[in-house]
Amino acid sequence: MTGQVLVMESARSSRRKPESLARLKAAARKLFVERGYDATRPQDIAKEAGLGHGTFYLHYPDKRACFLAFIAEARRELDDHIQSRRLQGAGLEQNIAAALTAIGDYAENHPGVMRAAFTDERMIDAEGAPSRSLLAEWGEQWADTVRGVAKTSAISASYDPDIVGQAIAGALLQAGREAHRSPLAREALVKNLTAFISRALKPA
Amino acid sequence: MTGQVLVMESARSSRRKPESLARLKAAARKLFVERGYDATRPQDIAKEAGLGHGTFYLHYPDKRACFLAFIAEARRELDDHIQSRRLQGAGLEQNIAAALTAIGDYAENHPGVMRAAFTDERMIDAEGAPSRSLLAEWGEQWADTVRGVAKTSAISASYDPDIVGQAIAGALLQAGREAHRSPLAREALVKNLTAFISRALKPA
Amino acid sequence: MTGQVLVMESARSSRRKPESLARLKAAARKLFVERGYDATRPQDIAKEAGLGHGTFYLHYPDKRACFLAFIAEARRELDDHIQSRRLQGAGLEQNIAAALTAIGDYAENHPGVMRAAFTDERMIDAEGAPSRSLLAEWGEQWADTVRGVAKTSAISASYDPDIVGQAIAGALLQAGREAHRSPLAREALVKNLTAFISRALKPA
Amino acid sequence: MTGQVLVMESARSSRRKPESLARLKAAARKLFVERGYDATRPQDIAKEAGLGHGTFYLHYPDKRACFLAFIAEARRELDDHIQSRRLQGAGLEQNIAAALTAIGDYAENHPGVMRAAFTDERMIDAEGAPSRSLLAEWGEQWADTVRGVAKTSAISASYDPDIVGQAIAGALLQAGREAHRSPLAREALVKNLTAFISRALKPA
DNA sequence: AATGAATGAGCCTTCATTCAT
DNA sequence: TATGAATGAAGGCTCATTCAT
Repeated sequence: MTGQVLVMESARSSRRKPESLARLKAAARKLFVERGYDATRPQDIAKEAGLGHGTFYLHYPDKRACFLAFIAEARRELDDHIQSRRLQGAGLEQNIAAALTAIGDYAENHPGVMRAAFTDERMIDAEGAPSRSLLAEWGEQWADTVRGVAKTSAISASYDPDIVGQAIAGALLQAGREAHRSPLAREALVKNLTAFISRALKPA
Repeated sequence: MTGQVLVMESARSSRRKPESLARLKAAARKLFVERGYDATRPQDIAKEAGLGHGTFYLHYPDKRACFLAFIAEARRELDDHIQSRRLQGAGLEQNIAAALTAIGDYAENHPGVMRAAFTDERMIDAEGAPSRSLLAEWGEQWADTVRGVAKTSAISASYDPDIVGQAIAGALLQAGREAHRSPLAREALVKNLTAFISRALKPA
Repeated sequence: MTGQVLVMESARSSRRKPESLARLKAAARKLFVERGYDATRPQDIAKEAGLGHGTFYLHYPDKRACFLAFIAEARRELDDHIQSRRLQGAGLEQNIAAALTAIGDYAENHPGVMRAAFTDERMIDAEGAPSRSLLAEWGEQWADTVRGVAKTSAISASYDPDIVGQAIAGALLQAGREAHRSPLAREALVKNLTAFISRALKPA
Repeated sequence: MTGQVLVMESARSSRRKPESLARLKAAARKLFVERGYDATRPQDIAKEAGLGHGTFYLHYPDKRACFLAFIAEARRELDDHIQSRRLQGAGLEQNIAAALTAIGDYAENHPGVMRAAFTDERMIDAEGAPSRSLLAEWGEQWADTVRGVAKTSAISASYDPDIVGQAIAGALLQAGREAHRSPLAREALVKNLTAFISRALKPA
């Protein structure tokens, strides 16, 4: 054990502060996803990062701040992932298909992170940011999309984009969640939802 | 607080177990809704119920059991509420409208309880029931409804009812949630979603 | 369940106070022996006796008093048992054999009670009786026996009866304990100890 | 108390884990001996050691483990003490005298520790070691001694060494205990028991 | 910057005892 | 006499955070 410690020592001492933060971030993400907020102690995170407990407080003022940072990053990452697949200027159907595929990909490659990213903000705020739910944000984005398409009059004029946007976001997430659980083909998911939403929006 | 205690004095001196349980239930519901699971201590619940904290353990083996009971009851209640408004034999549109109205009513009259009823089951299981998410259950019910309507051929045959059912449940919940937040007219919500879903389902 | 309660009700209501005490005694003995002092709650005793918890305090001022009564009775019983086998006027060897047999019998028929009867009195006193250890009392009794035999000059005069009495008591108990554990023949135990002690005492 | 704290201040500020453990050990020993297991709280031990109660759990997983460690150390210490006084190759009489003296010394210098070392193992096991009673172990050692001496034919061949070994151990302990209580001369104790046991063993 | 021993507020739970019925 | 719901002091233990090194 002493040997092992010594070996790491040299490697560790060469690390600068940013490296420690990166390690803490990764460790926090891993543990928050695996065990949830309450079951994860700052000590655990530091240990997982190969650092002393005290170091945690050199980088985060407290546990909550660490969790908040994790959530924010997860949301950013998920969002980036989805945005990057968005086909600019494409039709609604293609947009839906792209979003669904992106969500599915992400969930598959980052198991557990989505659940965390959607964590009830009640745990978070407590005088922090108002912290809109990620799903609500998605809803707003879809509302914008709907508004955009509406201008081309490809959409029934009687819809309220805000309501419909939230409905689309909710439909995508929940259908995606359950599709992931059951061995439903991803393809079927995309096909069904694309049809569902585009028909719903088309003018009568 | 003293006043409250005095008022209850006569009730407490009767020492009826069922009444204590009822008061604990109400207190637990109030606090779990207001503060969430972790921030609510058995002591707080007992105090809120005007009882000593030992009494809590006369009725529940531990804190988790109390929370589970609360969740189960909240779900039952919400479900009853919605079922009771369901128009048997009515068309899809009426069903959607009825469900939305019921959800809205409930959320308005029992603020915070819905959030609790949808609590992430991760906190719950721990060897208990597999505990399907309530939303997923709703999705299944909508899947059944879709299947039922499909027989009358009022629905496009190409849909997978399971997928579509979940999508509908997700759409209703999320749209309902946000409508509740913003001062959107309930009426607009019902109108929009009814149109949205029924159009989505109609055969091409 | 109601039926069962009713059936017991009539049987129970015919009981008078003394009967309740007897039932509590028996229940206390059973549980103290099986679980020890700390792991036995007054509630458990009352339940085992088929009585309500409150009834316990009609018969004992508190838990400790109940335990003390149990210990006292166990000691009395054990002592009676041994005394009743004592051969009055018999020689030392016969006395030893009788005592050993009696101890062995008792331990076999009342498993666990001996351990309790020898319970460290530290748990007990706390301003109660000085409560001499039972073993020390036995030692004194053997001291008396030794003194008695000494008068007939069948014993080396150089012994201090108090010391030797305690030694005999200790030897008998410990040898008896271990003999009981291993499958050593009781007969061998009696034979060995009888020889051991009587030789030890005989004049040189 | 303030004074004590000041005195320790310098020692405490060094924050050396081993020292804290040593102080906890000493404190635990003191309190377990003085008050017994149940009346000693981890908090008390920590306070006695001049430490916060959290520190207790840095060194022991729980209260029981601390007690077990204490018992084990006390037994080891007592055993070492006695073994170190054992006269290798000496005759039986000298062995007995040495053992008695050692027990007496120890009991005098470590009041209360012997009682603890002989604590009923019922409190201990609970899935731990089978935890043979220390007295039974002593009995076995005396059985070995008896067997050894028997080879030189200085002992009656009709004895079962196991039985006789336990008897000797029991006799020594109980006689020692009571001698310690009453103001009997230690010398008398040694003289009496040495004579008692050696006569008992000599061939007829 | 990094460490990890130390801290103590605070949590969940138990149980001997009381008392209105 | 008997009951059992109610009580709250007390206990064991955890964990976010501090701070001397």
